[in-house]
Amino acid sequence: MARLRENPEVRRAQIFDAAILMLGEQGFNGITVQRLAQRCGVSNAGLLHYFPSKDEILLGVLDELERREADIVVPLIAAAADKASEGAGASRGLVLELLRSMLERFAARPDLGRFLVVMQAEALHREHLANAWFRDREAMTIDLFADLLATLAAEPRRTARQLVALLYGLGQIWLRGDRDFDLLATWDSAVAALIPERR
Amino acid sequence: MARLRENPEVRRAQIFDAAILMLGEQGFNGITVQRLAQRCGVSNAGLLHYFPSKDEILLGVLDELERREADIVVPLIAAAADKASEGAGASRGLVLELLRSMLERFAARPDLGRFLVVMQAEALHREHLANAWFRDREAMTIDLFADLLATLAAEPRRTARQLVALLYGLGQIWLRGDRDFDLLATWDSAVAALIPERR
DNA sequence: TTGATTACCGAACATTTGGTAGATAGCCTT
DNA sequence: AAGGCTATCTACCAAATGTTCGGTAATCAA
Repeated sequence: MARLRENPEVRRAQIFDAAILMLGEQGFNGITVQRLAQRCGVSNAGLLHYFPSKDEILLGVLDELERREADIVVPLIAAAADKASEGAGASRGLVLELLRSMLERFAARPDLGRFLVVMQAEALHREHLANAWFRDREAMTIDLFADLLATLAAEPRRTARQLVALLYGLGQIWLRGDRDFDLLATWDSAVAALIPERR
Repeated sequence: MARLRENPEVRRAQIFDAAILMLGEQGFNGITVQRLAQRCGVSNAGLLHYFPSKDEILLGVLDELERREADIVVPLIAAAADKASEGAGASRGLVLELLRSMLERFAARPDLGRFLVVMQAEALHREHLANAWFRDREAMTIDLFADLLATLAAEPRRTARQLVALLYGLGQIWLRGDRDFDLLATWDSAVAALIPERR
């Protein structure tokens, strides 16, 4: 075989992308180390050079994802908090804006969204490899939303759960239906309905 | 091995139940014909006597599910339609009631709910065995909801999608979190917020 | 230039997988 | 009681799977 030696970081990123794509299409047990390797133009053993086992591929992807997400979401929230401190607490408009930007991130990367949707469902089982990861992630998201809604909703945790549920569900419907409706508009209108206007 | 000859319909039902349970836990590619057979107290070949292949197991389960669902949902809607005809069109209260009863069905069978959530996500890919089934089911659900909302919402299809999304998402969060919140109450409050009151 | 490091390969392995073939035994009809 | 039907078994198979091993060549530091 033609032996092409790639920059390790480039190859790692390539594997990361391919794994997200294929895992989103076929699920964890649906993919094969071999097929993933093929898509990366690398042999079976070549792939295992980067991740010691198939399990570690998934865990590695989640790990990397977490890192990248932190880099994006944290500043987003910080910016919102900044604006908020100008006024008094998080205003309704500000929260709506923040929520919208989260969905925009989803809409911008359908492959990533599909990966999350599929793996999240597969990881429902307590003994799934990634159960803890998605559990923690979900708990943090609900906590975050509840905090944002502290002064805006009578029952912040309940409303937070409703918003997260809507996020999951709309994303999935949007993906299944070939994105044949306006995701952002549907989201905005639901969010506006779920977060009562101050009066 | 002890050869226990079971009534075919009983065995079929047993396989159906076991398949729903295991598919919900481990996904389609996560289960094995052998393990499913074991749980049914039958040999590998014994199971294949009922379904000619692994694929047919899933398709058979979906088929059976559809049949049972029709037997439940259709009368439910018919009853609502009956009540509606007494007044003028579907009233808001009636629709809320109908939606609630759908979620009650979900809550009553967590194993079935998990099966649907997991398979639905795995079937997102166009080439998945069950893609068409879930596509059709989703389209029908959205159509049904939109019809119910025809006179209640300014944009019935949009609101319908929001409700379906909420149904998916809340179900999943509820299952992942060990059902540690009041699903029905959370659903009711969201539905009430999403379907505007007539004025 | 040299030597060490490491990205990557081919081949092999044990195990698991979905599926088949033929035998056998429990049930129903007659 | 006899005979057919079929639910179920044991045994088997070819293919696929995750992982390991020893090697090879590209890159980099000295």
